[in-house]
Amino acid sequence: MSKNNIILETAINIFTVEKGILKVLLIRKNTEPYKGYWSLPGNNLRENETLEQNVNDLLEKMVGTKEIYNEQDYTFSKLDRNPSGRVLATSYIALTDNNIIQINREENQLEIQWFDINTLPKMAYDHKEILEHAQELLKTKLINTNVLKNLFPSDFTLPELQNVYENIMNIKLDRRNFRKKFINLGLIEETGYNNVGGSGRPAKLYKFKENIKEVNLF
Amino acid sequence: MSKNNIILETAINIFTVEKGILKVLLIRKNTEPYKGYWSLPGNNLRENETLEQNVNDLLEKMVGTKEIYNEQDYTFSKLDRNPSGRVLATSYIALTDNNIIQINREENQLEIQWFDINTLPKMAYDHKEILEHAQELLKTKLINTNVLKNLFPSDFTLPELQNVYENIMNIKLDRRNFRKKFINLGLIEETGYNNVGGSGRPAKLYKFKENIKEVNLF
DNA sequence: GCAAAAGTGTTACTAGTACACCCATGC
DNA sequence: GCATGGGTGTACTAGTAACACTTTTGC
Repeated sequence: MSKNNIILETAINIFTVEKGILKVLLIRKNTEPYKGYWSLPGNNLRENETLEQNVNDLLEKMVGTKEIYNEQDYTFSKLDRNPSGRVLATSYIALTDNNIIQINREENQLEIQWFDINTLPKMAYDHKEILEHAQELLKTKLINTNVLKNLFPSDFTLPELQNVYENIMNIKLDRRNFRKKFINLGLIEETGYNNVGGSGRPAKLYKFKENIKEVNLF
Repeated sequence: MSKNNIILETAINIFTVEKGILKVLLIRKNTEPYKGYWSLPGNNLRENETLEQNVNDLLEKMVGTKEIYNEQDYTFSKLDRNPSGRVLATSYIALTDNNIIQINREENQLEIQWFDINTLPKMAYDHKEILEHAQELLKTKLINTNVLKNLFPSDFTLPELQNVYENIMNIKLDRRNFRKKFINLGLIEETGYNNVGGSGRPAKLYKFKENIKEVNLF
């Protein structure tokens, strides 16, 4: 089995929701190529690790825990996707409740930031394409399963939930029907508290029930 | 960028339907390791080709045309999946109407065969795992889209269609409801001919309509 | 004429959609 | 007291599920 010059790297799309806005975690590159551009977290695959290990280690380094829902998305192999050589990237999506993660900025000495997916900065390599692919997967997951719980903190309002849904799906939903459907699914429960701040009537706060498992909604 | 010993290969799950039975195309290995075992078609990725090119070229070599619906499934990276070294495999599913493909046995000088997915032979490497993963993807695709048309010849019966559905989904459906649903979807039309052979009343033959595009059913 | 498999219609139920008014808060 | 956004119920529609008998062919 001959040596070759093909490198494989990972690229993780870490998503969270903050105040009903879907966000993704990006790192600013401080070396060429694409110096100053923003990139998805990732690492070259080493010979003695699996993709899953690579991703879990990286997630731990980035956000302090391996306990993050993640899933493989796609392997990108365009010849010119990396000007430094032949590098393939296997992308993952990771979903996290923003409240529990602590971005380890000190150790990493990197500029790391959550971006609203509707206002993305200049992105390095083909990372915009990778991110768009990831959003499509997220859409599919949202339609078919209850992965949503991984994205939400323990206090959220139904309008926030609906807002995320509408954003990701790019559709407009009726408030009453959305409530009815979601509450009937039995995945969430009231915390007993209300939202504070903002104008208008305060919304009830909800949380996902404990121990609900990943299921197909259809 | 340093050299490394990681090899990437493809593994294609080519599916078809014959008389209402879902089948997969396998090749018997005539070299060690796993000599005599059956494997999924695949090739090492070369430095100057993309995964898509690799897969399309292989499909052309195997079945004489690149015009086959295919889609990437998953990249497998277990450390010991190949005893010859560190080899990752990116798997694809390909769906084909059995009637139009001509397995190029002469040129390939290989033992190639369609297997009913319910009666698989001993499989090399982790190819059984890869195939099972592919079947899951196929299931999802079948629920959500009309990819089914790529699997079916231009003459099939509704009971055959239902049979494939039931097999892949592992469920039992009511004949009348299945007919109603499928005919109402407007994807298929009668050819005007009847099935021949077999006992009992002959079934009407159907074909998928021309120019129906890949859509989400839900 | 009988065994085998295909074709057909109606009713009940369930899920989804459409839609308008009242309520709690901040200023 | 008014602007803002949140909460609620009902009627209609469409899709799904349950269910049994008749038809066409081969032997």
